[in-house]
Amino acid sequence: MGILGYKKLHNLNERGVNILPTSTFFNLPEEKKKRVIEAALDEFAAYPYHKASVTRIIKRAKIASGSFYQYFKDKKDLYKYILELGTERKFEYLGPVLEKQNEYDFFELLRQLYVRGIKYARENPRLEAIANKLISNKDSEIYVEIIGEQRPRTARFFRALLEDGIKKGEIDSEVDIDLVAHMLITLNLALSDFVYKDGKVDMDDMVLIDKMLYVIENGIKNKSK
Amino acid sequence: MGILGYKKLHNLNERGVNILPTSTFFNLPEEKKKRVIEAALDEFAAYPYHKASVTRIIKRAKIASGSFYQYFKDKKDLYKYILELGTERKFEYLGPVLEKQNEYDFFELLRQLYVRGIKYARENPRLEAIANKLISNKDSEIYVEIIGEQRPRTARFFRALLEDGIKKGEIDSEVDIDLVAHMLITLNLALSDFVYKDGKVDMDDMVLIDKMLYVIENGIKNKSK
Amino acid sequence: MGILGYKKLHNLNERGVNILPTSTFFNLPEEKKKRVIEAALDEFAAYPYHKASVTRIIKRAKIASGSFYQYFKDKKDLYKYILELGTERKFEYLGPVLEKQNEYDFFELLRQLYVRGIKYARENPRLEAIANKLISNKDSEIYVEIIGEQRPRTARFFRALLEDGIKKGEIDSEVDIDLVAHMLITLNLALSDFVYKDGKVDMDDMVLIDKMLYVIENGIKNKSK
Amino acid sequence: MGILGYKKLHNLNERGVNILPTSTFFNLPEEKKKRVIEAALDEFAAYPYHKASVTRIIKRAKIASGSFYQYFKDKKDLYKYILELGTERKFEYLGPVLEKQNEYDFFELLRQLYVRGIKYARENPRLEAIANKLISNKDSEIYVEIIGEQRPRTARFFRALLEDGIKKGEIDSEVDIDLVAHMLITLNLALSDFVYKDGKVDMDDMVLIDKMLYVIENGIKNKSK
DNA sequence: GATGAATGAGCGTTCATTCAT
DNA sequence: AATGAATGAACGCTCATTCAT
Repeated sequence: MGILGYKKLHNLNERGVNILPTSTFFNLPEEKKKRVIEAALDEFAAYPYHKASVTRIIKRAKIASGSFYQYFKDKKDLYKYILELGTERKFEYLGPVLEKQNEYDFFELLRQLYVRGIKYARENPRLEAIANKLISNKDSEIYVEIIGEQRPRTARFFRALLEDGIKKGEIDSEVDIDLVAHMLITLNLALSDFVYKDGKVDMDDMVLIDKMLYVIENGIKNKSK
Repeated sequence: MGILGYKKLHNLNERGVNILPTSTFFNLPEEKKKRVIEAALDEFAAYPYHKASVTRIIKRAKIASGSFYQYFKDKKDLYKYILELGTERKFEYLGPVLEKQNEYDFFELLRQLYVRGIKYARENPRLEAIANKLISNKDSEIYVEIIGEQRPRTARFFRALLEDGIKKGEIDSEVDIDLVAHMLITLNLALSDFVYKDGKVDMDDMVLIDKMLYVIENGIKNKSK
Repeated sequence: MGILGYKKLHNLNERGVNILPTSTFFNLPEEKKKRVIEAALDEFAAYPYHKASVTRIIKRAKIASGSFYQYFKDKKDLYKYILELGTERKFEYLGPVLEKQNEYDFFELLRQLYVRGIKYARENPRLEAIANKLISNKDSEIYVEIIGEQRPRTARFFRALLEDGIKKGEIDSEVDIDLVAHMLITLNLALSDFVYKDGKVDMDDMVLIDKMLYVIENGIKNKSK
Repeated sequence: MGILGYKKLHNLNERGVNILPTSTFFNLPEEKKKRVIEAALDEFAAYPYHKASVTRIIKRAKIASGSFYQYFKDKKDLYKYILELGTERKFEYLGPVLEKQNEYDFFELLRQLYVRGIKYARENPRLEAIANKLISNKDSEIYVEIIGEQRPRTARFFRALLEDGIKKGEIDSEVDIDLVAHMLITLNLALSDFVYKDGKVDMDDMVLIDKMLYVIENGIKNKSK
C-alpha cells in the first residue's frame, strides 16, 4: 500500500470507467455490508489473490452467490475494493502528518510517516497483510493492474520531498533522487516486515524507527552544513 | 533466493531425506530434461506457485502426465527443484566473490555482491522472477516451507560481515547490526527491482550500484576514523 | 447395517455437526433427487466404496459434476447418506416388531426380527448389498468411521434381550451372553446370505428361519440318545 | 479362507489354463521371492483388493515394475497366489486333524478344527486378514471368481461330516443339514472375528471354543424349565 | 530375464461465474 | 433485489500395465 495511495471511495458510476462495487452494495444494510467486508478481509489476509476463494467468502458472509455478483463485478473487483479500503484507512493515519508537512523538516516528516505507518500496520493487520501479499507479487497481472500506477505516485511524492529538502539544504545534493525515493519506499516496507517477522518484536517501535532513520540520515544528510 | 542459499543438487538419495527430483529424471536424455526444465521455468516465471499449472507444463514439455509424477513427487517438488537450480546458478555468480572475501573491505565486498547479483538477474530473468515471486509471498505456506530458514541464514551472513567491519573500524559502531543486515538484504532485492521496473533501465548497472552504495556507505561508515 | 441403527434423516443443520446432504439436495425436485439416489444405489451396489466412481454416478444421474458437490460434501458424504437411507428403511421393517418387544418371548421376538430382516433384504436388494459390502470390509478406514460404533450398539441390544430372557427363565443361564449375542448377529447376517447364495432359494423364508431357530434353541446334539 | 480350500501350488503351466505365478517367479532366488511375497502380504493386509496398489508392492519389494509382470499376469494373479499361500498354510494347520477324522466324534472333530483354525489366525495374522477382507466382499467380481467355488466345497465337507454324525446317532436328525453346514462355517468365521474385534481378547481360546460348542450342541433354550 | 521409462484414462474435487425464478 | 442451483473446464494426481532396450 503506497503511503499516499489515497483514492476516493464510494464513487458513483462514471462513464465507461469500471467503478468499484455497485451502488447495490453501498445501499446494503450496514450489518450485511460489514459481513461481506469481514469475510473478504479474512480470506484475502489468509490466501494470496489467486488462492482466495469467492465461494468461501460467500459462505462466510452468508450471502447468496448470485448476490455477490450483484455487488461486485468479479473477484478482482472485490479485491480492488478491499485494497482501496486499506488505502483509505491508511490515509486516515497519514493524513494528519501530511497536513503538517511544512512544519517539519524532511527527516522529522519521514519519521512521522514511518511512525504512523507502523501504527497502521499494528492496528490493521489484515489490511496490511493483504497489501503486503500484493506488493510482493510485483509482476503478476493483478499487481500491474492495481498497484502499477500507485507506486510511481508515491515515488513522485518522495521525490518532491527530497527536492524540497535539497533546496532547503537538509539533504546531500549529491544523491540520486529517484534512487533514494525508491530506497525510502522499500525501507518503509522493510520496516513493518522487520517488526513482525525478523525479530526485534519487543523493541519499541519508536526506537526502531530512530535507529533506521539514523542510518538513512547519516547517509543522505548534508554533513558540511 | 538467499545470497548464500547454496545447496548441492543432483543429490543421490540419502537416508530418509526426500530428495528432489527422482533419479528417473536425472537419467533422462538431456534434451528431454531440458524440455521439462524450460517448460517449468516459463510457467513459474509467468504464474505464482498456486496459479502455475502442472497441466500446462506437461503440455509444453510434451511428456505424459504420468511421466511427470515419475520425475517429481508433486508440483511442489518440481518447484523446489527449480528454486534450487536458481540457488545453484546464483552461487556460480557469487561464489568467486565470496572466495575473495578477505581481500575486500566491507563496502567493496558489498559492491561486488551487488554487481554480481544484478548480472545474475539480467542473465537469468526467469529464475530471478521466480525467486522474487516467492519472496513476496512471505506468509504463504509454500514460502515458509522453502525459504523460511534461508533468509535468516543470509541475515547471519551479513551480520557476521558487519561485525567484522566494525572490528576493523570500517563501520560505524553505533548502528544496530540486525537492522542494518535486514536493510542490506532488502535493498539488494530492491536493486534489481529498480533496474527493471522503476526506470533507470538505461543507467549503467555499475553507476547505479555506486550511487546506492554511496548512500549506504555514508550512513554506516565510521566517520570518526 | 445394524438392526437398530436408526437415525433421523432430513436433519436440519445442528451445531457444528456435519449433516448429511446439503439442504440444496433436499430442495431439489423429487424427480432429480430420485435420479441421483438411483444412480448412487446402482453404483454402490455394484462396486465397493473405493471402486465406486463419482463420475459414473454423475453421468447416470445426468447432473453436472459441480452440482454433485453442491449436494454432497464428497463421495463419502453421499455414501453415508445412502447407508442412512438403508438404516431408515430397515427400521421401517423392524420398528413394528420392536414396539411389540414385550408381547413376545425371546425366541418369538428373534423369529420376528429375522423374518422382517429377510423381507427387507428381499425387497431392498441394493441397499442390502451395499450394507453387506461395507460390513465385510471390517477394517477399512471407511468401516471404522461409519459402522464402528453401530455393531456394539446392536450387540448391546441383543445382550439386553438375552439377559431378560435368562431372567424370565427362557434361556439357559449357562451360556456366555456376549458370545451368544455375537453369534446371533452373525447368524442373522448369514441368513440372508444363505437365502441368496448357497441354494435353498426356493425354500420358504419362514420355514428356513424356523429351521435355524430350532438349531439356535436346541443345538444339534442328539438328545434322545 | 475355506477350511478345506487346499490346492496344489507351484503348479506347472498347463494347457491354456491360467496358472498362477509364472515359472519365472518360482525360479527366483529365495530372498527376492520372499521380498515380493512380504510386500504383497503387507499391502493386501492393509488395503482391500481394489485399493491395494501394485506400485506400492513393487516399491516395497524393490523390483522393477516390468519384472512384476514377468512374475504375475496382473494384480489379480498375485492376489490369487497370496490367497493360495494362505490356503496352503491353513491346510498345514488343519491337515493333521483331518487325518484323524475317524478317531473323533463329530463335536470333538469340530472342536479340533476350530482350535487349529484359531491358532492359524493368531500365527498368520496377515493371511487371515487378507482372507477375511475377501470373504466379506461376497458379491464383488473378485470374490465370485476366486472363492466362489471354494465355499461350496467346504460346505460339502461339513455336510458329509453331519450326515456321518447323524448316522452314528451323534446329531439330531431333525436339523437341516445344508443350513447347519452353512451355520458352522459362518460361526467359524465369527469366531476369530470375536477373538480379535469384539472383546474377550483375554479369554483363553480353548475356553471360548468350548463355550461356542456348548451352544452349538445344546442351543440356548432353558431346558430345565 | 531384467529394467524402468512411458502411457493416458481416469480419479475426486474446486472454481468463478451465470441465470432462471 | 435476492436467491441458489447449474455449469463444465480445469485442477493435481494415481493407476495398472506395456514395451523398448
